[in-house]
Amino acid sequence: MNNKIVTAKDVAILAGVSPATVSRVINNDKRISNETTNSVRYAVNKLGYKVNPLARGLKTNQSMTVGLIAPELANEFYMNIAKGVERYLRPHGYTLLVCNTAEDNLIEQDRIKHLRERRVDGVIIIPTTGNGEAYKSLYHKKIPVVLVDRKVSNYSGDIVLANNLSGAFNVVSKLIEDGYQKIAFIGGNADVSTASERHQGYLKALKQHNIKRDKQLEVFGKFNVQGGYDAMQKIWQRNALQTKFDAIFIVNYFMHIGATKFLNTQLNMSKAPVIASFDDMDLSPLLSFASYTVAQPMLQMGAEAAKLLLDRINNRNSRQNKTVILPTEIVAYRR
Amino acid sequence: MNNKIVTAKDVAILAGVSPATVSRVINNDKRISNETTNSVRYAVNKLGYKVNPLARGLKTNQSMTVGLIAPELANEFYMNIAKGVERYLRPHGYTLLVCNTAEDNLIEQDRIKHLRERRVDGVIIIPTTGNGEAYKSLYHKKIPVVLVDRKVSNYSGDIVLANNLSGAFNVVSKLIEDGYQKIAFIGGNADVSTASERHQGYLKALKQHNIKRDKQLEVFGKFNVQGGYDAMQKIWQRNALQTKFDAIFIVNYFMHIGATKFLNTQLNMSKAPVIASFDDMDLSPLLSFASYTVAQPMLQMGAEAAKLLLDRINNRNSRQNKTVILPTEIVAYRR
DNA sequence: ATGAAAGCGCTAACAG
DNA sequence: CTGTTAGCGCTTTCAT
Repeated sequence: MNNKIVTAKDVAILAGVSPATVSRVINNDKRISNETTNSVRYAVNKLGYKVNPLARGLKTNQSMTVGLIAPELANEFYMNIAKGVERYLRPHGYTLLVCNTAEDNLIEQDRIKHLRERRVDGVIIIPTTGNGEAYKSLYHKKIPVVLVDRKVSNYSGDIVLANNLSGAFNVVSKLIEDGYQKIAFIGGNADVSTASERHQGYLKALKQHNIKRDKQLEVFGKFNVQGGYDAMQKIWQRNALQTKFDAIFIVNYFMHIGATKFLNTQLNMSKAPVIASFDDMDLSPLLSFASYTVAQPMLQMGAEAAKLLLDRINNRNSRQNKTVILPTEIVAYRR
Repeated sequence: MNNKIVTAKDVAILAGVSPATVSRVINNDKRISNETTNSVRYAVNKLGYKVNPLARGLKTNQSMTVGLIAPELANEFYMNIAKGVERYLRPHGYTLLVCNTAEDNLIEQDRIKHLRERRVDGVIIIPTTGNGEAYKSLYHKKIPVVLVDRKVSNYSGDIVLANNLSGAFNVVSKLIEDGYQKIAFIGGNADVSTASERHQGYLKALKQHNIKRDKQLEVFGKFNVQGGYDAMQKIWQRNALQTKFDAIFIVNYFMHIGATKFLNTQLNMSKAPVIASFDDMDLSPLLSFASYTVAQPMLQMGAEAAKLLLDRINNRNSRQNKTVILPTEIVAYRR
């Protein structure tokens, strides 16, 4: 078998046409006769010709790549979003470049720069922190951007979110309807939009059901496993013997895991509290005290973001910025 | 601010040199005078010039991209490997293109083709299934390949593995030393090298400790959560009242989860069995019956694969194929 | 409907 | 040490 790289020129020679015509056939130019189209197609197959995307990109100023910036690769939640992105992009011919920010602002900055220099056609960002300034360099280069999952300040472009407020409201309401009156709250940094919206949902549910807010029952921590562990411990110590609460709403999966880890260390629990949390993962049913979870449409969030991005890339949408808010769903676990 | 794309030519004009010299400075050509180097550097900064990787790639036949093919994006284990890959590659200037095969052979084939056409400089594959034939098209195009995690038949190139045999042997031995004599086994398809090696480790440990193998206690299922659930159920039914085993070794994390899910449905357990399994994840400590896990060095596996790949890309190593086998570690959980 | 020619931005001989 | 030239493989006017 021949190992040399086949170019449009080679195809042209075999088909007895010019390279320009080969290009036209490849790109489905309408005004090429059936006859030549066929002979070019034949030559393309015979030679196994593939367009060189670097040459094409150089000429057309399109790399047919899209960058995805995620706070963490080894994270089920983000990677489900990534999966949704990939699944939508692929059939459109785009390839995904993934970057890990390790939840670090500076690294996020660096990765944006990197993708810009790589000439990606667009970027999907799962923001690491709270400031949209960082994304302006992309706008400036006319590289479309879509955010997913979190809002950030100083950003007004396209964005895809889950309905955090109503998700939290609904699940806390469920707890209340089930008879729980003393519901603790484990939340995250208020700078993170998802954390603060879920907190608001919690408060709204209490209010609507005429339950007085008790700040002793609210703790805020880091958005990860350790944060959940620490927060749970804090509540536990504050409300000795856990007589002051009978249920807990936790703002995300990882904190839920951490909280469960802590509770598992308390062998002398008189009566175990019930837990509701955001995110419904494969493992949620194994979390000992889980009663309800709020399922976010992770794949759909990714796909929707990819769709908005391609619309921008192809100027297919209005100048107007779009915000897509996707509904959540409550999943019940028997206790 | 100027929005036009800055080229080497622009820099050359500002610095009063030729584009070739600009290129030389960018690429650290040794024989350029300090004087011109400085003025070029100055112009580069002033103009904010960045090399266009498409043009460079077209010229040099290097895209500075590496493809990663994984059976599943939303999978903690694979994504930890991916993270290791990314972490190693990035400082070397390479960008990672990720592809999801959805555990499907045909999709894997397609992705390989896609990456080949994208002119990636190399490919790291976490194999979906068992046949290395699929990777030969890459060899044929002189695109280096490194496998991670699993062996496949008909493949003899570079590969990075965990020591599955010794990991399984060690952890099963631990169980035996702890006094367990009737150890069940939940495994996977023997086509998958990791599954079969871990099975062998299990058998070897039994043998070494003079425990007779009982095939009634061995079940093989799919390598995922559902597979673990089904397998556990099957063992449970076969060995009614679970008098016939007091411990279980499970070949991976996901099956461990599934098995735990099943056991959680059995409220009438007289005495809970103890479980040891491969993979130590964030959630492992929450799996109710976990006693030991075998931790694989996931990040290191990824990094090592990336290293082998770059060595190949730069012809830095011998013609000889390399197999790297990384040790595992046993993690104990108190019951 | 098709070909000729130019050029995207870069690097690599080849000169000097 | 540096400039000139050519060309990577493709698309795209401009002709015809």
